[in-house]
Amino acid sequence: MATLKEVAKAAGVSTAVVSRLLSGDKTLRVGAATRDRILRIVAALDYTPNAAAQSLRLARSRLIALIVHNVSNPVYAEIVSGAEAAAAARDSALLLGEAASLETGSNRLIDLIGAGAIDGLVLQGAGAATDRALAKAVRKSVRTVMLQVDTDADSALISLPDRDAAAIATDHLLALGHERIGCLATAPNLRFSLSRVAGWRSEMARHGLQAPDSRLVWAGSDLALGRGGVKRLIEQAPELTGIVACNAVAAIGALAGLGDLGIEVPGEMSVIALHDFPLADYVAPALTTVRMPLAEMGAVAVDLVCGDADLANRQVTVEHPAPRIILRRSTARASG
Amino acid sequence: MATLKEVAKAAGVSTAVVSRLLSGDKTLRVGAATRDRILRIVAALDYTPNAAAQSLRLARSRLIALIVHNVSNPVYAEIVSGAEAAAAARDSALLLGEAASLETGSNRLIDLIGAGAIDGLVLQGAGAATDRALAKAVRKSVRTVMLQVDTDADSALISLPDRDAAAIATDHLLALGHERIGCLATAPNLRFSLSRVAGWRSEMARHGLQAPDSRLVWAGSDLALGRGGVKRLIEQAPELTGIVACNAVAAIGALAGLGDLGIEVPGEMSVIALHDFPLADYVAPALTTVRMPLAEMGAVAVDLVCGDADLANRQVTVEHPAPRIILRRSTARASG
DNA sequence: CCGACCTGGTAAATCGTGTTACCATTCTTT
DNA sequence: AAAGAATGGTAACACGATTTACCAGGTCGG
Repeated sequence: MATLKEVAKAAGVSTAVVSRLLSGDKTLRVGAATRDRILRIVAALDYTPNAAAQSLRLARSRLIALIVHNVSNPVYAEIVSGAEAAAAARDSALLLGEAASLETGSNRLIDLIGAGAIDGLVLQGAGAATDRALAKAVRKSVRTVMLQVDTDADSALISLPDRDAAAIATDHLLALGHERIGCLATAPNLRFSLSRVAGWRSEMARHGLQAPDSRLVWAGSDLALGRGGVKRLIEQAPELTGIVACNAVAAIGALAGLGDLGIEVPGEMSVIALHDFPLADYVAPALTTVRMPLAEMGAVAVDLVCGDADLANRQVTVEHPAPRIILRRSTARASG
Repeated sequence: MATLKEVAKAAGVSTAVVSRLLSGDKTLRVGAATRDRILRIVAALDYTPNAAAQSLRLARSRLIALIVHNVSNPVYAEIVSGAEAAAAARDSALLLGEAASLETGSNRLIDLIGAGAIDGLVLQGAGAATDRALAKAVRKSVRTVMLQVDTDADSALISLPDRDAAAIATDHLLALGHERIGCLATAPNLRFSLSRVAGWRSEMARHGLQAPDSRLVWAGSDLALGRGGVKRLIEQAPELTGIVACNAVAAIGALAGLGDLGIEVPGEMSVIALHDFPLADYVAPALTTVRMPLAEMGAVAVDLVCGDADLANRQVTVEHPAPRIILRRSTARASG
C-alpha cells in the first residue's frame, strides 16, 4: 500500500529522487546519506512500485500471454513449462489461456491483447481461438510468435526439426529390418505435420522403399484420435510391420487400438513416436520415442518475443538439444 | 492505440460521456443520436480501454494468479485447466507460475503479488515458492485461496473429500476379498495426505482389520518417488495383497516398482489410486482409480477468490462430482 | 411569470510513476 | 574576485480512464 509519494515524504525528498534512485538513473547525483536514508525507508515501508501506474507510464507491462490448445496434453504442458521458466528468467509473468475458453463471447485475455496491454503473445496450435487472438494482436501490432503453425501476419514462426526427427524415427525402424512402414500423421493442413510426413517419405525413398498414401493416415494429437486412426491405418495397409507416429500422445492411443485389433507390439508391429514425456515410459509397452526440444521451444518463443528483433517473416528452428531416440520396448527387430 | 480522448473528440463530446456510456452508468442521461454516434465511433476506431489506466484508476486488474508446483504433472494440469476456465468465465485472465521458477531471486509474478496488482491468488502445494508468495500476499492483503494445504494466514482452504475417497478405495479392495492392505501415502506433514491415510485406517478398522504403520509408507506425488516408495513398502510388509495409493502419478511409478520386484499386478497385488487422468487407462496394467473433482477444485478456487465472501478461516470441500471408482485392470479378487 | 424540475451533458480531480527541464548552493579556477 | 563547474536535488507534466459535483437551457405547474 505504500506509495512513492509516501516514501518521498518520509525521506524528506521529492518523488523524483526516489524514482530515479530506484530505477538506477545514472544521471542522478545524490548524497550518500540521502541515498541510505531513502533505501532504509523503502525497505521499512516494504515499498513496491504500483504495477498499473508503471505500465501506464512506461507503456510496458512485462506480461506475456501464451495461448495453448490444452494444458492437459503432456506435450503442450511441457511447452508451457518451458515458456513459464523463460518468462520468469526475463522477469516477466505469464498469462495462460486455453483455446476452449477463448472461443466464446468476451474474454479478458483477448481484451488485454486487443488493448495492447501485453508485451508479447505466443500462440500454439491453430483454431478459432488463436485466430481471434491473432487478429486482435495484429490490429494493435503486439509482438507475436507462432509455434509450429505459420500465418500471413507479421509474426515469427518457431519450428522443431520435424523432418529430421521423422527421418530419425523412420531410420530406426529401417535399421531394425522393417520395410513396410506406415505413418500415423496428425493434420493434413499444418506445415509441421507435413514436414514430418516428408521426413518419413524421404527416408523411405532414400532406402528405395515405398511410402504410398495407403500407408498414411491422418489422426490428431490425442488419445482417442490415435486409437481410431491406427485402426484405419491397419485396415488400409494390413501388411505393415512398423509405424512412425507423429505425436506421442496419439501413439499411446494407437497402442491401445492395436491391442483392440489383437496385434501385438512389438511382436507383430513396431511403433515409434515423435515427442517424449515421462509417462511414455510407463505405458504398455513402454513407448520408444524421438525426443524433441519442447520446453526449449517454449523458452525460445518467450525469448524471441521479449527481445527486440524484427519478427516479420522471421523463422527459427529449435535445433538444440537435437532430436534423439529414447529406446524403449515398442520397437523390435522385424521377424522373418 | 485509440484513446478515450480521441473517441470523445471525434464524437464532439467530453470523455466523461464516453466513459460513462461504455461502463453502463445508469445515471447518465444521453440523447439517442449522441449515443449512436459515440458507439459507431467506438466501433470504427476499435477502441479498447487501456488496461493499465483502468487498473490504476479502479484498483482492480481482473488478473488472478495461480501458482502450481508443476504443470507437467497431469493432476496439477487438470487443476490449472479448471481454474483457467473459471477465470475466463468471470472475465478475468490467469497468471500462471510454477514453483521452481519462483524460488530464486526476483520474479515478476511475486512482485505483482507484492504490489497488490492482482485480484486474487490461488496457491497449490507447499514449499518455498508458495511461502514466499503467501508472505507477499499477506502483507498487501491480497485475497488468497490455498488448495489442499492450510496455513495460518487469513486465507481460505479448499479441500477434496480426501477421507471419503481413500475409504472408497479401501472399501473396493476389501470387497474384493483383500485383508492385508497397505497405503502408499504422499507427505507426512500435509493435512490432505493425513486425511487420506485416516480414510484408509478408519475403513480398515471398521472391518476389524489392522492398518499398522508398517503397512504405510510416505512416497511423494511423482513417478520416481512412487517407484521407490513401493519397494520400501513391500520390504516392510511383504504380506500385502493390496495397496491404496494416495496419488495416481505415484501409483504408476509404483506399478513399475512392483514390476521391478517381479510382483504381478493384479495377480499378486491389487493397486487402486486416488485421482484419475486419461493416461491412467493406458498404463500397464490400466490403473483402477478413484476420480476426484480436480478441475472443479480449480474452478471453485477461482470463484471463491473472485467473489467477495470473507476468506478468513473459510473452509470449503469440493463435494461434486463425488469421488467415484473408475474400474480398470489393476485390481482383482484376492486369490485364495 | 416565476421557481422547480428535467434533459443532456461538462470540468476537474484523482489514481501512482517516470522523466525532462531547471535551479539554488557551494567549490574550484584563474 | 568573478566566472564556470560540480553537487544535490526540485517542480511539473504526462500516461489514460473514472467519477463526483456541477451547470446551462428548456419545460411545466401553479
